Amino acid sequence: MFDPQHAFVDPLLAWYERNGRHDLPWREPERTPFELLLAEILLQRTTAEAVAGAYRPFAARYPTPETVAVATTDEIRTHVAPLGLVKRAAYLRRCASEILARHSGDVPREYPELVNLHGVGEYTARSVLIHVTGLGIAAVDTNVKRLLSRFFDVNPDRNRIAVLADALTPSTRSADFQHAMLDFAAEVCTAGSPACSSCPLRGSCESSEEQFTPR
DNA sequence: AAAGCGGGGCG
DNA sequence: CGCCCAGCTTT
Repeated sequence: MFDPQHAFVDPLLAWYERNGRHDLPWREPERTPFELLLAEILLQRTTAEAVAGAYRPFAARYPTPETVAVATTDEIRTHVAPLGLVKRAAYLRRCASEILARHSGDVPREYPELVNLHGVGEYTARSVLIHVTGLGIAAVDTNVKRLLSRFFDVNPDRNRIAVLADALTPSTRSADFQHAMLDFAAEVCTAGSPACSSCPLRGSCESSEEQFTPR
């Protein structure tokens, strides 16, 4: 009977402190909730590397809901186009308008109101809560789903993974833990050919072929 | 429940 | 060339 805290959470956080992507611009602590929400929408089905290259000018051009709402969709589209999923330009504009109309220009701090914003689904709403309010929950994206389903050898059912991820999350370090899962899955437990042979969680991973290797 | 969106990176 | 990426809206 193994302890997931000792086998997974602690070593993952240790890996993250040394190897995490601590330079991603939207992780800067002075980022506003709206700047964070912008990043989350740009990151949907888009590599962090790609967003990292476009984020600073984007956030500087659209620092508030007002600046997005008064911009034309075409102008926003020129910024989103290099990232793909260009419909997000319209999502962003409508989302900003909704924040102005419903929430006086402030990003809401409650899940039901967040998830009702255009372009904001369960993942994005949870991520905003984690970063803005420090709520001790997890947000399940493609990385978290892959990492947890492999390590714990469970069916990658979204709801199952969500329950597991929430249970694993350290209540006072949810943002660090979220970043740790994302970075680890993107750099070690990758989709195509994971680096199992050099994985620091190898010994406890239920998907590892070497877990029973003697000596 | 399934389709559609999308450019860019990588093997 | 095919697969994948901090998902979500629409049908």
